[in-house]
Amino acid sequence: MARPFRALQMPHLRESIKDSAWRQITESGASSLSLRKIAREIGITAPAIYNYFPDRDALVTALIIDAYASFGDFQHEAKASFPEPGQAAERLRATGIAYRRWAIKYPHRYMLIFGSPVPGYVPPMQELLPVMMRSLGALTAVIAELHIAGRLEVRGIPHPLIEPGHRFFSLPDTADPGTFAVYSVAMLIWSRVHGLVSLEITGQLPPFAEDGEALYRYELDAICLQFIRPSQDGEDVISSTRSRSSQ
Amino acid sequence: MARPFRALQMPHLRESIKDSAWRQITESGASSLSLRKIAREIGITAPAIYNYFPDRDALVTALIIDAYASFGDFQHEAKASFPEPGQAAERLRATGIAYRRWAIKYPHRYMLIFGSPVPGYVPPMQELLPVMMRSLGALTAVIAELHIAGRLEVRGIPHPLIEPGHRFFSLPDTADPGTFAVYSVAMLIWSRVHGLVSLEITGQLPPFAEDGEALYRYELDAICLQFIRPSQDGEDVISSTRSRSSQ
DNA sequence: AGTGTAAATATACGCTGTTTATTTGAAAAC
DNA sequence: GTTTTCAAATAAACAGCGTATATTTACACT
Repeated sequence: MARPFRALQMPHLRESIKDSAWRQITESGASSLSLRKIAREIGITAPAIYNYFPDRDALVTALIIDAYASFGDFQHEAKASFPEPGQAAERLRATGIAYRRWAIKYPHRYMLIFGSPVPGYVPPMQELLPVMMRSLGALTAVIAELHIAGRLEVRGIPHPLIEPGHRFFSLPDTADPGTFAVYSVAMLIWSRVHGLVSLEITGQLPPFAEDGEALYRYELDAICLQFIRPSQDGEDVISSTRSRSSQ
Repeated sequence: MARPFRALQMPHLRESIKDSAWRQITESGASSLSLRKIAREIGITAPAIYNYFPDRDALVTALIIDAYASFGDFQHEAKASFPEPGQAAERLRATGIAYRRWAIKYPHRYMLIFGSPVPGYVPPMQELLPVMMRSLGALTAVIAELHIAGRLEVRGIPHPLIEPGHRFFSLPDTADPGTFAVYSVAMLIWSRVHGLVSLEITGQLPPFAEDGEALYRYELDAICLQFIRPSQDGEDVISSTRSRSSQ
């Protein structure tokens, strides 16, 4: 037989392929992803996959895009959990907490996005930039809101090399040229949560530093203390479990 | 012919294998490392490699150990460049600068150590822990020296889950139980430099944040401001390009 | 000189991604 | 209601991979 009756075949074969790929990645990591194994699992032959993805890298890219969507939803939901204008600090913390929670919930998806666990795969940045920007846009938007409210500490922040018309992130419309510091702050915060989270979920934190949660909470506190100024209308920075020496 | 004359063969075949492996990794990344390609390059057959490494993972482990040695040397040299007891802050900065410099000089080695770019490879922690600890020991020792000098800001640092006899890092002998905060601070600082450096060398910093050097210098300054207290004998914290608001 | 061993080769197995040619169900056209 | 057309599947094959097995052979020791 060459082609089964359409009534008998799975109508959403493209989705089935991705589902099987995710199952493999969840079980044994992205490095062991195999087109033939996928085909075996869903009962087709390996070349049939090429009707839905031009090659293995295209499948991986599709998986990454889906993972970014899931991650981005998580981020934006966390941001939306504190919608009041005065709650920018809480929004920042919430997105930070959500960042680690998503990474721990889907460690392989996290590594698929932010690591490079697939053998010869090189991410097509042109294709991935939009979803990447949407995901990181939650964090950037929060920081931009802090900046607009005059609560972002921007002294000493290096200027990003960006021309005015060239904006990737979702950023409220302002003419303030100092706004570009927002990008740098976003990168700095992102690199900090990424550093701790990636070391934790890859098991690279030494045995005695098992309590990733405590380290992460401390790090979020430190980030807030570094970049958030107290609001001028009496609302204080969010409560912190530690204090800081005056410097 | 089955076995060439010893006079004709390369006497250091094990080293030749590793050299060829490094060449491949440097040229096309660790994911495309191939035993058969190595054998082809140095003019032997693929199974001959099994006389020197039980399998491909053992070769990768040997490469990682060598990379750790190079990285550790770099770290300890940077630390030794400010040998005076009062120069602990400079030592911290120097190790931080050296961290990024080594990573940029050998990006594939960095990813081989701190990423997971080889298909099915799972690092044998028991074997790698010593070299890993020696490398990170430079940073930890500097922080411990700061702590002993009373210049480490440890308020609010979460306690690591470690029993007293169980020490991995090279740490000066003190009975101070608060010393364990040193471990947490080391992990926090490590995760921050790792986060920024890994994003930079994998090209994941968005296009406008190309100036990784500026971001990194800012981050090092922030780290010093957060964890180093001014010395009590008049020596101030190292000069910084930015100031901080009182909080 | 003879023997044992270690290091290399030759061969083969099963796996991978991918390409080609071929078949065939289903829909469209007449 | 045929016939044509097309898309989706299969079958077969290729090159490359890590690795296991059996075999050859140069060297060292007795």
